[in-house]
Amino acid sequence: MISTKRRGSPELAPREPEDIANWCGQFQELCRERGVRVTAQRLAVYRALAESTSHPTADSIYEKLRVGGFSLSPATVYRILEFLEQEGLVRRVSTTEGAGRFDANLRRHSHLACRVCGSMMDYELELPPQLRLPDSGMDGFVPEEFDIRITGVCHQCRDASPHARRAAAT
Amino acid sequence: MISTKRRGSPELAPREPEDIANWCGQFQELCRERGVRVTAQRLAVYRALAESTSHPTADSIYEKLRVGGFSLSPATVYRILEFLEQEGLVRRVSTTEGAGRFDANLRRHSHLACRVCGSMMDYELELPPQLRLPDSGMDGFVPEEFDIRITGVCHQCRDASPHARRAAAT
DNA sequence: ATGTATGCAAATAATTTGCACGCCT
DNA sequence: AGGCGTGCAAATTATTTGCATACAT
Repeated sequence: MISTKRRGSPELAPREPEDIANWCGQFQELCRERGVRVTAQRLAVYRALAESTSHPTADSIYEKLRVGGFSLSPATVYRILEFLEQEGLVRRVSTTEGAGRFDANLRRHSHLACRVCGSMMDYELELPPQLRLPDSGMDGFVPEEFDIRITGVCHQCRDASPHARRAAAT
Repeated sequence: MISTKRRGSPELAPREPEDIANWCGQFQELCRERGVRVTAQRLAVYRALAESTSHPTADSIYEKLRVGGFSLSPATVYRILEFLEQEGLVRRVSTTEGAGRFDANLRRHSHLACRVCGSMMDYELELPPQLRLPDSGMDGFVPEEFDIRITGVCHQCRDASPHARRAAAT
């Protein structure tokens, strides 16, 4: 659904302006290389996503653009996000919620997901270089990517009501 | 939606009968302790989930029970899964797809998700004990759990069409 | 000019909810 | 009797699709 309730993403964290500019440039270049059209909508959706570090849903991107005075259709947002994903310019992040969330940050990183407010932030976890996936138990599965999702309680929610039990995540 | 198409979970991998029995026993015990009712539906849904290692959706649990001759309502399956999750007897696993998927395995483990057929299997990845989450960059976030999701191509799909590029997952 | 992208509205999928009824304690 | 759990159907939410039109190359 588009544009009713709001969940997660309490403050829409911004991205470094430098990165945004670079990424948008790369986006346009890559589209030209591949012979796909750079439309105003595509650029707007890509930029809206690149500007945020809060892993927005299709809906919140739509709202953000709409509030910003850019007129486009909800369906277009979905189509463009799917397009961007297929082009490898954007990634769909894993969630336990209903709505799909996206990320323009292609660098490998982990995610901190607040179970109270639903917000999600990037986290740079450097894994020990010697860490490898043992083949045993993989049963012929060919790994390509991985994504570490850390669940807990964010700063704001912890202050609001300190129900956080520190635990598990070794 | 309930009971139309089918995605993922090509073969419904079984769980060790021993575990299933233990878990169902613990489930009933825990319900009694907490004074919540052990209904036929709750036990059936819990057992159906515990029997599977394929991280089924609400829909596929509903279908499985229905085909097995157990009559219950789709809404009940959703309600029971939510109940089980709140009781900490079941976990919702993170996905990039539309439908929510569940897991009765509470032991810490990772997941291998096939991007072709959508199937998902458990994977025991033992992390080096010295691995810790650095506080820097956490910004006050209190971690509780984590979940590693490894995307790639499963055995069956790789055999069917070998488009698998071995990569990334260090 | 040509085909691809967009907009709109309807279709579909996934899940939740209101309300009445039934069953356990 | 009292209350919680369930079933059914309708409501909501999330996403996709068909078709006519608009626009980038």
